[in-house]
Amino acid sequence: MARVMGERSEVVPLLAEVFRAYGFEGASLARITEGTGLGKGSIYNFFPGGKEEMAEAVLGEIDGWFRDQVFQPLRAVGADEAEQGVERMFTAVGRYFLSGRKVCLVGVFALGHERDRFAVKVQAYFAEWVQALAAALERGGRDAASALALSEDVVGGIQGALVLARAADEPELFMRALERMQQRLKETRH
Amino acid sequence: MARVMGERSEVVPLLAEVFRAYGFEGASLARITEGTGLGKGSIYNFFPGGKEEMAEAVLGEIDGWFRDQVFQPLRAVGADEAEQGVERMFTAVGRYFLSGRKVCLVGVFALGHERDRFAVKVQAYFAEWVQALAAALERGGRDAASALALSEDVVGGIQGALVLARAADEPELFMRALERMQQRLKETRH
DNA sequence: GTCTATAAAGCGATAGAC
DNA sequence: GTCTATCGCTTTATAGAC
Repeated sequence: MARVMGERSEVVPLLAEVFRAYGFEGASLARITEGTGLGKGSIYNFFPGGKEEMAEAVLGEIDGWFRDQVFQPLRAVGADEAEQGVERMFTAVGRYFLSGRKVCLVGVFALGHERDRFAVKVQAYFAEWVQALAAALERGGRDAASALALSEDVVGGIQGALVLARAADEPELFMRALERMQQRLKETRH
Repeated sequence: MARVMGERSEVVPLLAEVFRAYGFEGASLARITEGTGLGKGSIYNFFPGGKEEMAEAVLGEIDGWFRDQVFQPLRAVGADEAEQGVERMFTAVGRYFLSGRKVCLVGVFALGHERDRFAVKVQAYFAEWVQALAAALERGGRDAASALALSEDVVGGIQGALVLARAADEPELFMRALERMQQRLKETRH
């Protein structure tokens, strides 16, 4: 099973999948070594702080990806391109969650006992998402209050659709929900 | 710490809180004995099948409660009282989730590895909820397709709002989302 | 940087006294 | 029906060889 990862950063996405599949407490070191293909020794060489440091690294990478691909683009959008900026968010989100086949690790942590341990990162992720989307909606001509309300509906709707899609084992349910949310935003413009 | 529970049914709600707080894998027998006030021996006297049987019992009780308090009332509603039947659902749901301070155990299980183990019950819970609400919406004058779409939006919206409320540690976020969903149903009638 | 061996603690579950 | 004691296994984490 000898392997050479070279970079700690190469391990993080593999760790993410293990935490996503089993949660923090369910992600045993046996499952982690299986999912990463690395022995315990190698894992602890990269993450001396153990599972806690691994989860922090995973949350950090997720946050970084969303900041680059979703939050920043939403915030940077001009008044004339607000609409298409929001559309790009839906495209990126649909792709990220593999059209409903992949759940949101931050959402999983938010619901469970993990929330207390990783409170800062969990809270920041959703707060940033809601704020960035609200900013884009406001840029598109909505008043602050309804932009915030709509933004919470959409971010919450995405999380809930992931729950339903996974419960039903029917990923298409997620994509249909995404499309309805886009449609609803179009209908309620101005 | 001597106690007399008398009834197995008295233990189930206490077990529910432990599973809700820690998930299935996180709910260790130490936490279970602490949460129920019963020793391991007593617990295994009630649930010879161990944790799996405990979780089944909890899911069964949750399903029973929702069937009695939410699903059946929604399905039994007449054409003239469809609107107020849906309103009663929102009231019951707000009360059940303690205004956003309590998460949905079935939702937690749906997102995690628990989904595989309890697939039938998890799937049935959400499917029944969506169908019952869609039936009431249809009774209220909507066509089948839009009733189903709205129903998925609402049930998903409730689950997502629970995620966001817990992530932000702000239960009021959940109640505000509930009110907006009710408002939206009113606005889109006929 | 990788592995195996090992330690100490916690795990689910069982047995048996009361 | 309740408890304590205990079993065997898995857990996280460390030590040390290569």
